[in-house]
Amino acid sequence: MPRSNVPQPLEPVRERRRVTMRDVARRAGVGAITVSRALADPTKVSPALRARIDAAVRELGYVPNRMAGGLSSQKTRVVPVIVPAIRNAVFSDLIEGASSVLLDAGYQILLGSTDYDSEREENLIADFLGWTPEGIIIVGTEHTETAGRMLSETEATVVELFELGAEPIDVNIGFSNIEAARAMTDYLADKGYRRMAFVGAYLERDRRADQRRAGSEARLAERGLPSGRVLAYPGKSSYEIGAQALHDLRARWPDTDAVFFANDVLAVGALLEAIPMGLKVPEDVAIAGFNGLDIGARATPPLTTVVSPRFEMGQQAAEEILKRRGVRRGDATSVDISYRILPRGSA
Amino acid sequence: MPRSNVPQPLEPVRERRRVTMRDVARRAGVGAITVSRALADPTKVSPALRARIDAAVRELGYVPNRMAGGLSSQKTRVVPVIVPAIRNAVFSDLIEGASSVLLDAGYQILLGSTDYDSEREENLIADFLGWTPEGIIIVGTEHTETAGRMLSETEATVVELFELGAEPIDVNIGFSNIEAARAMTDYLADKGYRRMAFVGAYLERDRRADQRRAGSEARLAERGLPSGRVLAYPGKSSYEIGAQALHDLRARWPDTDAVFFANDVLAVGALLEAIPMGLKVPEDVAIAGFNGLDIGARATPPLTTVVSPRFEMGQQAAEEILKRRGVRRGDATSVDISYRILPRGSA
DNA sequence: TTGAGTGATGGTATCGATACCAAATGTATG
DNA sequence: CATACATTTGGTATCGATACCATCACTCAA
Repeated sequence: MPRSNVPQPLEPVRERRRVTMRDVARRAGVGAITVSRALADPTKVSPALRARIDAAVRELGYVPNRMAGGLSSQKTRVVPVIVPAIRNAVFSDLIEGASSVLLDAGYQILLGSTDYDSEREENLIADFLGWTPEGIIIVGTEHTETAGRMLSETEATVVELFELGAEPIDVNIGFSNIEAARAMTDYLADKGYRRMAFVGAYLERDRRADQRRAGSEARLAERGLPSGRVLAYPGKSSYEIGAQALHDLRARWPDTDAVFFANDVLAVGALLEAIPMGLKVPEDVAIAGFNGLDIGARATPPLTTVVSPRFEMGQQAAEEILKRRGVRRGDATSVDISYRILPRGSA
Repeated sequence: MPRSNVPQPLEPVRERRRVTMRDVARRAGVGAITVSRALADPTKVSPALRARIDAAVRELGYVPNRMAGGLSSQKTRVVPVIVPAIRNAVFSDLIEGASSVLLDAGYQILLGSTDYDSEREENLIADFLGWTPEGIIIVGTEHTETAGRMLSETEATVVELFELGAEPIDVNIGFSNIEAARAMTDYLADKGYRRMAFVGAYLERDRRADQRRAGSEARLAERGLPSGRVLAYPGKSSYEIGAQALHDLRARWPDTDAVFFANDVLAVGALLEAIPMGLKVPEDVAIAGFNGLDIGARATPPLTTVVSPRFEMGQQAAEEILKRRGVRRGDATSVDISYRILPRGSA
């Protein structure tokens, strides 16, 4: 017996219905809007209803649809965090700081990494703006023209981190990498070191690292000490490059008595390499780093470094965003958050 | 002169209108739906219109509202990633792996960290489900009952990572931490070490670390070697605890000839502490770790460890999610991704 | 020439929540 | 006891996109 050849209607996409607020309302015998209120602010609903609604929510396993809520109220509780690299401990500290504040406040973090590429940054910003975020946390103060315009025009609170820019867009929390590098250079000079070198990596992309180079070089010149001993590696910072740098320095400027590394990863790489090289730190060569990563404290000798308040910057950024909820953007503000020279055995 | 006391109408929230697809359509002189198509799949629209629409988009600075799109199409392009801790290099590698695949595919990552707390995990899952994600990436295979139910019932592709569970929910990509620990124990025993200790931290929360302990202990017993030399620290793993452990071991079991640490952070902490303690590694005591972090390679001697493919697990998880777009969930699958013993100088 | 078939375009209902306003209920006051 | 007023609850329009279906123009074969 031939079966009907009429095409069976495909199950429409719209079919697969989840439990909705209306279902909860029906179950609890109340209006949908009352459910909405009960969930948003339980005190606005009588205890009896609240109990009925809570029960219905539990029985049906209701999960509110954030897309619908966000679309309707324009309050999305979304905060994108844009960093150069997630794997870099410096930035994962920052993310965890922001996360610790935001998650507890019921906000969600959208994560993006630019790979130190301002075009990628621009794309990420464009994508993220589509989520009508309430705030945006971003590392750095320099952006492409388009990116800058987007950040200026959005309603979201924009927090730029980790450096102080000349013209903050909205909120800028950070410290002067130039100043910090000058301070470390002073520290080294005051200790009596005279032939200092600077080692950095990815300086053409990593603006903060390059600012440290600039700060250090400037201070050396001001104090009449020899400057220009700069090694810049093209790739991203790694322990390996730090180790390599120590060899390269010995070959190029053998009389160098102190090395200031753009970050702790490079510095620790060098510090650990000094052992097989048979170099005594700080007697043969002093080593200083930047950031204050945990590992620096465990080396022998422990690493002298500049501590950057990464976790705290993340927290503060998040708090600023929460503080400005529903408030129109005012004048731009800069928060100078203090770094700290941490003298230890290596320099 | 008294001013009118009539309350001025507040500017309604609904007022602040952004550029919408309709605006773009009007500007380009086409229907709204055509704009939608042009943006979703440019080949579906004639070149002439595409150009007009692109121009209108650019002129108006139009940013599509992802909330509206997601609500309408049920395709949200959102993937939550849930890890125990963001700062742990192990997990930031994983996140970067997932991120590298997902961002390029136009997906967004919602980040959550559980702090090794299964109740926090449950809350995060509940929150994230509200975004009707297309996939969920989560570390671990053990969840609270409620969390397990939510993960089973969601339409999203669920990828559990970093260990192999007895009953995967959907997709499980990982390796057996027990097997890996047995393998390392065999390696050490074959090398001739006889009095081995295991050092872990946070074992009551960090299930994978505890599995390594169990695997190592079991293998020792099987081979008739002394077992039970286990130091478990309550706090989270840190270089400092690793260093402390080395002291504690010398005090408690001075004849220990090899130590297997639950992870590289502990192991490196110990390895670096051996220097000021005047201990020769591996002659006085051998040290082995787990994970294969970069820093292990730079110590003297370099750290013998088990390499876990963290970045790759993140990537694969993301790829599985992309692969299953629009497909109904099938049978659960397990992917056994291989670990690797990396013999170096420390053991 | 005509009809079928293809591709481009548009109109309208819809996703699931909240804002806004209206109504109903309870409560204090004269 | 009637009125004003606060409190609680509900109905409807709306957010901004896409799904679905209808329409239209055009090509090509019979």
